[in-house]
Amino acid sequence: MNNRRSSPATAGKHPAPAASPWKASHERQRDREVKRDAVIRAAAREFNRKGYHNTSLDDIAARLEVTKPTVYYYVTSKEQLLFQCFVAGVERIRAAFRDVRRLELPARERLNAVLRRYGEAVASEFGWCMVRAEEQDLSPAMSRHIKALKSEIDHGIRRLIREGVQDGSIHPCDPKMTAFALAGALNWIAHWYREDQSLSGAQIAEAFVTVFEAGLRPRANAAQLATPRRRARRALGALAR
Amino acid sequence: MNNRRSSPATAGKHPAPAASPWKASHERQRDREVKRDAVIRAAAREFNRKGYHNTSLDDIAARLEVTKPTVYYYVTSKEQLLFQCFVAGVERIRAAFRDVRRLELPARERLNAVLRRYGEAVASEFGWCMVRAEEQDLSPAMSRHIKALKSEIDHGIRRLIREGVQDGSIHPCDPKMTAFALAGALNWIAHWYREDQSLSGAQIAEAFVTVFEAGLRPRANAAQLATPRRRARRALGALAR
DNA sequence: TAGGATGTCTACTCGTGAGTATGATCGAGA
DNA sequence: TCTCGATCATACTCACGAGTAGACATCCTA
Repeated sequence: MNNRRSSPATAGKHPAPAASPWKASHERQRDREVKRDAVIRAAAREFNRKGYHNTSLDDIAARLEVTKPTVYYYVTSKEQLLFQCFVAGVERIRAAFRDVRRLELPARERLNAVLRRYGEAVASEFGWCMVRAEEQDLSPAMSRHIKALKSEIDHGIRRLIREGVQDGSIHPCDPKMTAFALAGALNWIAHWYREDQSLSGAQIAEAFVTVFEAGLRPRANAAQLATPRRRARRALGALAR
Repeated sequence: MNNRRSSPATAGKHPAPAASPWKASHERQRDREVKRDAVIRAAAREFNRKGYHNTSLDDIAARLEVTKPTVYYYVTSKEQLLFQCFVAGVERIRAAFRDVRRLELPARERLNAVLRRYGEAVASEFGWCMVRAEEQDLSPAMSRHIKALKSEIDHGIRRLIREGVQDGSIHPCDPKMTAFALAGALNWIAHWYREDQSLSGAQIAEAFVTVFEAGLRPRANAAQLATPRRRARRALGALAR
């Protein structure tokens, strides 16, 4: 239980030869962050299992085998805990966008890469918090922050779609609605993944990308496409308001 | 405020000539159901605005300009209120399945019809409750009931997909994953529709169906499809476990 | 080895909200 | 006019959970 000294590989054997007074302080700092992370992870898992409102800080503390004030020693409020979980999840998606920017590929391939990472993030332990953190549960300031992050991701997807339509790698479509559909399908994973873990996050993401790519309509012969095509265009026309 | 007698068109002018003692009773009964409906609707709207846990029964009562005990006169608990909202939403989708069964159309067309009604239901006032009613907030019995209803819908979609693959109207795919993707995209409407009501539920549903149908990959020339096709098949192979 | 910093616990406060006991009101029938 | 049942309000109870005060322990530095 009291393994504070035993866990880091650097501790014990080599007690900092030059004995700088800062060394211990740094180590403590690092130690503190490890514990804070553990608190956030534990919170994510409990939120995932029982939902935000049905999880008390006593529950989270119990899961860590400590008491509530200890949890409060690492975070300032339950709300902040949810927020941190959200950020931890969303950060993975932002990283995916950053990584993909460097690639020299058609936009559809880049979009697929992002969607794969997106799906994995949603199926991760932070998925629930990322997807279901409700603005109503948070203070106005945090709510704004979360909305901004969500909007950033949404617009990132829309941009990739637009680029794909331009470079010809994506079938012409309404970027906004398409982004909503893609993100929605992936977000929804967080709702059912708890129940059905027969596939890994990566496998689900891959399967979804396959579905998105192909669409429902069979691709066999071109003649068959005539009628539905016209209908689709009519629908898009209605969307123009 | 006290319009109990003035609202029904049959009241006042024609005070039930034959004067059966049951008449008044019937009328009261109907009256009661109207009020009960109003309670459920008000709850749905408040849940939609602020979430289940952030809505107190005092809030709902205030919205109806009555007090909490009045609400309890029509429902037995907050939980039941949520459940009723859920059922009200889901019933529309079940109706869609029933209606579609009669149609003599390729399965893809029937699926589209269901998805359109599905989208409209999710964008309705009961959408939030239908989509976000968490099992963890409900008693085991109600939770089971809700799960059964959800599962019924899920399997209905899968069945239509399978039929479509068989009758050739749907591109071969994994029915389970495809159903998850479609339902997820539509369910997610409940999350953002509150914020962005620039389109009607029907319009959104129509736009989504268009996206689902076409998929992302351009359909222009067949040669272009060779590589991605192979990749898609590889992914489906991985799904077979 | 004293004294300060860090980390954790016990034992609270306090607001909130679900649900209820009890009684007032009001219309309908006797 | 009196009663009865349906409807609704006042004014509670009670549990739960977020957050805190203050004591205690443990380690680090001087």
